[in-house]
Amino acid sequence: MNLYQRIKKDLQQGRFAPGQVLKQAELAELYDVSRIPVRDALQQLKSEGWLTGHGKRGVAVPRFDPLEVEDLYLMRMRLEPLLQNLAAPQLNAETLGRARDILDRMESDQTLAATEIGALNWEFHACLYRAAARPTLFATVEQLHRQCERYIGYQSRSLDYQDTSQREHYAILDALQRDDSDTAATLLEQHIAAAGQQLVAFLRSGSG
Amino acid sequence: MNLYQRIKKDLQQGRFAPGQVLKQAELAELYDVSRIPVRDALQQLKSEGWLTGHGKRGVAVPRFDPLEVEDLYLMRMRLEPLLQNLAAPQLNAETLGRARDILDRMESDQTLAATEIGALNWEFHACLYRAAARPTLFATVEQLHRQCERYIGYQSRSLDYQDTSQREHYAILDALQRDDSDTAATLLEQHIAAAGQQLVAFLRSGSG
DNA sequence: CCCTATAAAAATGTATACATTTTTATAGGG
DNA sequence: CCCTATAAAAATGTATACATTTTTATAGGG
Repeated sequence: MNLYQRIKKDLQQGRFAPGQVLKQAELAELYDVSRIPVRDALQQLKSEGWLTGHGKRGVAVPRFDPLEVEDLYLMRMRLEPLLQNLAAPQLNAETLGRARDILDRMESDQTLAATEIGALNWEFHACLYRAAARPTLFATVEQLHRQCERYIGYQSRSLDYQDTSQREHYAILDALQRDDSDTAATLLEQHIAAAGQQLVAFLRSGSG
Repeated sequence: MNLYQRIKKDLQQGRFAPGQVLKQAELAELYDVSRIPVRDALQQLKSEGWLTGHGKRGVAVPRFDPLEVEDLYLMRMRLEPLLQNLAAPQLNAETLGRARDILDRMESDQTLAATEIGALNWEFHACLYRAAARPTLFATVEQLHRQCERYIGYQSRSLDYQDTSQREHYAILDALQRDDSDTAATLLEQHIAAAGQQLVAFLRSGSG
């Protein structure tokens, strides 16, 4: 595991308090490396929203921001159905099979941690999106997803939501399998909207 | 001008051939700095599409890619009208005035270089978008714009296109000024679509 | 001749030391 | 007491030197 991944994991697990300012030297000592790799990792983490740059005043752990979540999900609502539609004509039995395998695994394995559920969730959608063979569009969608990542711990807390989400996943996949990409796109848009609303409501209700 | 800006300017001006592989040591010598700031600049340039990472094999100057342009403009068509609509209710006389000033400057000054026209063009739209006070959405739109930047040299070659583009800008601003944000959004979508088509057609016609 | 295995070379990655910039603390005037 | 000016301290930025990884060249077997 490289430094970027180690710091990100610790941010995910709440090792650093929101609002806390992190110094390069602190992190270097904490992770037992020099400041050079710390700087590289920080730049990447900033570009993914895990840290915010105070310019030349070091970096800070950002607070949870409902407006940021709203924006991220609004964008995903616009871009992901587009990408899925571009992928739809290219989907073959193998890809659809792999997507279904992922859903089945999420369904059957009750021991999955929140981050693992999040990872499989994305892998399901990404598996379909990749079939579009549109690297630029995919890269932006992936980046938006990465920016959402720091919130997903909260999302998957609600088991109730997980059930709904899974049913939506199967409905999307079924629609794609019967070549009904319009329905699949609509379902996907609603799926993203629901996830966003659930998350924003949770954050606004205090726990942010 | 910092290293990032210097390298970017040289990439814009075609100092490095598409496909060419750049070594850290080469660039360090060329710009008379050590490899440390080169590494920082490269990471940023990669994230904006000015360079592509061969993983651990150094970076390469990307070739012009019509599919990339298509994706970028498709995304902008989806996101920018959304952002402009969020901004519309917040627009006041001062902001609208500043936007009009920018257009007038583009109109009157015939000595502007291609990159300067590109910069003003963005400044016009950004000036309106900022009124929405949606930093996350704005940041993504800005990033998409930055990724388009390496193509704009080609766009503004056609003077014919510049005229059309300017008329569209005024039409959008007029619609916003009379509180007709729906029309403004539609015009903006068409404006982006036209720019994208013009650019893709140009690239496919050989000169990429 | 082609293919794999090994050695040499080149490139990237990182630690340490120093330079520069930014922030904080201190002193003095009003 | 507050405010600005200066000095000290702390932080970031960068050069050099070394470590590690990756790529290329070379040798030998089939």
